[in-house]
Amino acid sequence: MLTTERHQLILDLLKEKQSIKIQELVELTSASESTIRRDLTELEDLQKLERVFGGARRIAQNMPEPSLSDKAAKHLSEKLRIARYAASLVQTGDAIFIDAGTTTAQMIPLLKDKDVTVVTNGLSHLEALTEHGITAYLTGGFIKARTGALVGPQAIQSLESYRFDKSFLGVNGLHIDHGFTTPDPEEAAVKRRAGELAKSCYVLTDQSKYGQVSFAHIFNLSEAALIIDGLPEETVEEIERQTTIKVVTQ
Amino acid sequence: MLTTERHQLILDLLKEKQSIKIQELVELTSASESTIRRDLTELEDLQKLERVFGGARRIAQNMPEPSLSDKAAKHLSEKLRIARYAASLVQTGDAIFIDAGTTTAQMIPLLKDKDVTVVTNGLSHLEALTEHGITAYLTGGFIKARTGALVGPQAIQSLESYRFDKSFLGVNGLHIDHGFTTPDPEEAAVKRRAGELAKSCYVLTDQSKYGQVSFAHIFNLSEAALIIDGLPEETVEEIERQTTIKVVTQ
DNA sequence: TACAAAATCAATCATAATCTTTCATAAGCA
DNA sequence: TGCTTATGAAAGATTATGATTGATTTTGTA
Repeated sequence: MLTTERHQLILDLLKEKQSIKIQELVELTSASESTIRRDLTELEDLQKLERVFGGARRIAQNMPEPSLSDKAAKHLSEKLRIARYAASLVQTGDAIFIDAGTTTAQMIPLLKDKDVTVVTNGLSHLEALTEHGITAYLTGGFIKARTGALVGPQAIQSLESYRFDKSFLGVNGLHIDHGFTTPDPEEAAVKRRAGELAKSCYVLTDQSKYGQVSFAHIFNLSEAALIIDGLPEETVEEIERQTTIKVVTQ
Repeated sequence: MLTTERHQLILDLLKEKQSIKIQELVELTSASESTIRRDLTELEDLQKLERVFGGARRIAQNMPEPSLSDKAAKHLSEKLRIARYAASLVQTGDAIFIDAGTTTAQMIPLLKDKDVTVVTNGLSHLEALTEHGITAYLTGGFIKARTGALVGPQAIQSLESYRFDKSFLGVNGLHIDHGFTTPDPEEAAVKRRAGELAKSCYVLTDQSKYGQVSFAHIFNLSEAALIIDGLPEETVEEIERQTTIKVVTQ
């Protein structure tokens, strides 16, 4: 049986069953347990399902969207890889700031059992945070409807109540000379302060942002560690001369 | 049976039954008592239910899905009448605080064309606020999963950034001697401060709360105007001797 | 009210099931 | 052939489960 056939079978079954056991799939496909496990892991990376102990569960598919394009899927797994590395840096008991944004959002499910305290300015993170029982505080501020981020002087004022072990920020531009940038000046201000209030500040981004310069300057490369993926090695070396960097490859 | 399947089953049952015994679940799932206990403990940690001796109980968050009962509907129209009067007090250009809660929520659509600035600590208000294009600020703070309210010192600290023309608060208890009360001390503290920071403070409640005393004291009757509905006239007169009051009848 | 019996509870332990990692083999392809 | 990818199997770690114990709470009865 072809790999893609198994994948399709699994997804079809989950359209009807809400959840399914690995053993059932082993019998249905007469593939080995290992293979089914790999299938489930891959489908989870594509956010087609959620793995649970003993099987898999249908993910909230309130989006009537068809399947993701290959490019988007690749982007997604890239974000996931970055998020996985970022989450691995978080230790039990840490107090962390998680910036609004889709890349940082991927981190949240991975923090479930770390007993962390999370502060965020991202309204869209709330559902995942409460869903996974993570202790969470929200900054105040003006609600930027488009991004669901809380910004403005009140957001920054809110931040002053906290000190973080680690801050995880998303950015739109990453440039050797111009540092980290993002389109919105108010969001940039929040990111900047969140970074300053942390012992360690990490910027999460994918390689498509390298060389880009967006409108609002956050801070320079040397003021944060960078978690990125997929850059050619000579580029990495060039950046490493100017900043602390972490690179997750493959 | 998968762990998540049991969890889902339990939650589904609680959508219809309000409470359920452990022994029932043992029979339904043919899992051991220990396992069911663990399930309930985990779901309680996620604020999905409340453990009681012998079983578990639904919490306010997961209301039963089906249409509103007649009684609840009546309750709703009562809330709506109260909200309508409250909204009629709001003038163009006002800056107001709207407390978390279902009664105050009814006000939001009625503010659409008033060009108001709203500050709220209620996460569940956000959708309506953005949908109606109302300029909104959110207080920061700890997320109380059950009510979707932001509370704690950080929430109060957030409030200090603002001054309101009017504050609209919800309460659970209303008593001649014991004033306004609500079950949660942290929410009470937020309400109190929000009231203090406004030129005028209005409390919205339905007549079922009259004579009730909840745990946490907010402030006394004389410190706010009361918007209520459906009280007998002699009761109204009795209260009017002790406080400023607005009564919306029918 | 007091007291005993029954039910329920939290904590612990051993076992079974499942998971991750690793390695070796097989299959597809230039 | 040489290279990549998919597969299955196995070892050791992790997690879920069911049974047991003694403590706690509720219930029944006087």
